[in-house]
Amino acid sequence: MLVQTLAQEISQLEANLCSAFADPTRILILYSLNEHPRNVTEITNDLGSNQPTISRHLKILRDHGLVNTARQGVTITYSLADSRLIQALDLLRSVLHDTLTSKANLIVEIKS
Amino acid sequence: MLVQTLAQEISQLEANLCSAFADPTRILILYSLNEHPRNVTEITNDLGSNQPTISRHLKILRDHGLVNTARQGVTITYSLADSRLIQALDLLRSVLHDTLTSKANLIVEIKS
DNA sequence: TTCAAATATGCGTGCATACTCATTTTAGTG
DNA sequence: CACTAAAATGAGTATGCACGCATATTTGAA
Repeated sequence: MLVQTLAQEISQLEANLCSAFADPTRILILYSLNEHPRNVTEITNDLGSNQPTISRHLKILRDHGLVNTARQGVTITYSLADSRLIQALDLLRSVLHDTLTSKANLIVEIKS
Repeated sequence: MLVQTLAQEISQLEANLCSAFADPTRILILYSLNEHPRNVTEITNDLGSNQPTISRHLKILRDHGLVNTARQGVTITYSLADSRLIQALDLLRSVLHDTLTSKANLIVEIKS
């Protein structure tokens, strides 16, 4: 049926978007850009990684429309495309926090 | 430095969590469970997939703590562990919507 | 046009994951 | 215990992704 196929396509797009988040370096980049826009060299130094790696991750974020670019001469400044991305990441982070907390409490209960 | 390492560990956990979302079948499962809890057979029929595939995806969701299980005799009912997961997915879906809309408008502009 | 800095990309390798098919485990029932 | 339905897992295969290294492209300036 059409609706079924539509739902599948939407979830496919959504999964694609999520796969852009499925890398710790890219998450750090997004949080870094949430503070303020940065160029590639600044991001590289900020994360302590090497330039080609950062450039590739930026390309992935760009292809997914998660970041915007602005060229100034020879440097390219990247910025966060949408603050809701950080909202979503913060939501997941809070879920993560609660999960870890409850696990920690379980350990305490088992020991007592 | 310690803070740097801590941020990296958190983003690693967050990326792990996001990789659980990076599959269209798992997203469909989560939205399906958001309606109401279901057992494996029901999910399989609902998504029109085959049982081993669904079972594997459920294991991944389980390992990430995104779903809870309750055994009733021979069937196991799965339920959504935290509604914030759907909140986060809905946020991403709205970002996706806006991205596609602006792309569509670009096409209109180019044609005129 | 030659050089230098900033950014992007080609290539090879290793690792993780998803799928299909068959089989196994688990739990309830006669 | 034998049988059946539900759910999970093992094996093999294919695909995609991330990284490191080297190199290419782009832009501005001398």
